[in-house]
Amino acid sequence: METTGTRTDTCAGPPQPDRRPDGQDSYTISEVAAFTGLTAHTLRWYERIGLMPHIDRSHTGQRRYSNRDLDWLDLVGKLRLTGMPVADMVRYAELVREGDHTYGARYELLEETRRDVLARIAELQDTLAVLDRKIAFYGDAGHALASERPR
Amino acid sequence: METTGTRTDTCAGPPQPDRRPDGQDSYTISEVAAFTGLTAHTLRWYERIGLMPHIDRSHTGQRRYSNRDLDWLDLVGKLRLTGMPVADMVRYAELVREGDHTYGARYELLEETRRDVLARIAELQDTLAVLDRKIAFYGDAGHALASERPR
DNA sequence: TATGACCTTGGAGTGCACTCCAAGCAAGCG
DNA sequence: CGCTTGCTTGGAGTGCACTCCAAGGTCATA
Repeated sequence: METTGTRTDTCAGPPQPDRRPDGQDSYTISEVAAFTGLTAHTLRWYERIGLMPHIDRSHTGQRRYSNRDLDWLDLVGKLRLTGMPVADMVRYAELVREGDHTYGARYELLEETRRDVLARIAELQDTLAVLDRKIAFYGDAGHALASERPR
Repeated sequence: METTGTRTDTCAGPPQPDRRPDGQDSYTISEVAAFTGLTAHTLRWYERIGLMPHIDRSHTGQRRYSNRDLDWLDLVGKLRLTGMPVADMVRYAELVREGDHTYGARYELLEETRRDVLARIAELQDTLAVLDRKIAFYGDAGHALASERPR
């Protein structure tokens, strides 16, 4: 239903070192779901919203994911847990699809994301400090005199 | 409209060192919104769902937040950006309201949260490594040979 | 005292990221 | 052949965390 688009080969950015299970380069949607922890629903949804490249199909129209698709999903998974909105990831995917002239924009986006991640790590370390202080209080002195806000 | 509930005094857990702006211990909802970055809508919503203690009211029924309420909101803010669901924070608030016999449960909850935070920091550092590799690629070699997945 | 900014309420609406559904096709097996 | 399992689609539904609205009361200031 869709002729396979332009295939700029070699693997994504830094050549992902770990090739996925078994030999072939062709996985069903449920295999991919098992590998990634996403549901098949979510994988199809990612495709609909433009977060995925055009996925190969079998002669009967079923999706056949490649190792490179899995690499992409790896990246998406990583970006997802930085809190990056799906819309931004779609934007990045679009830049990749648009070709080499978007290198600058992609670099920018990655740099910005990097800054976000650093900031989030700092926030979490801050929170960790607060938790540690609270936990220390509950551990000893707290039992006698600590009090919190509710009621 | 609400007689002020039991007031276990002294400040929350570890005595928060920084007293908030100006002298008094009484802030309007919009002042609190300004301090915390939350909207007044959100502050009222937090109250409705049981995430806040019973807030003092002026003689005409307007909310008057205390420094201790601000301390609580500080904690809530920190927990919020660990990704803790609001429902869990409500649970914690309930434990505090229920009194001293919930110390164990509170301690548990904080410990678990601490573990989550550590895990999330680790994930983010992992993601950071991926981003750094990708950025390095875009910085130099990438310009010639990198390729991603979409299309 | 009147104007405008601020506060109150219950309930409805929004945006995000899924998550599921119904109807239907295709492949493998006893 | 019939059955089960797995895949397909568009579209509708869900849960979370807000976010806003309408209608009305309050407060400071010119």
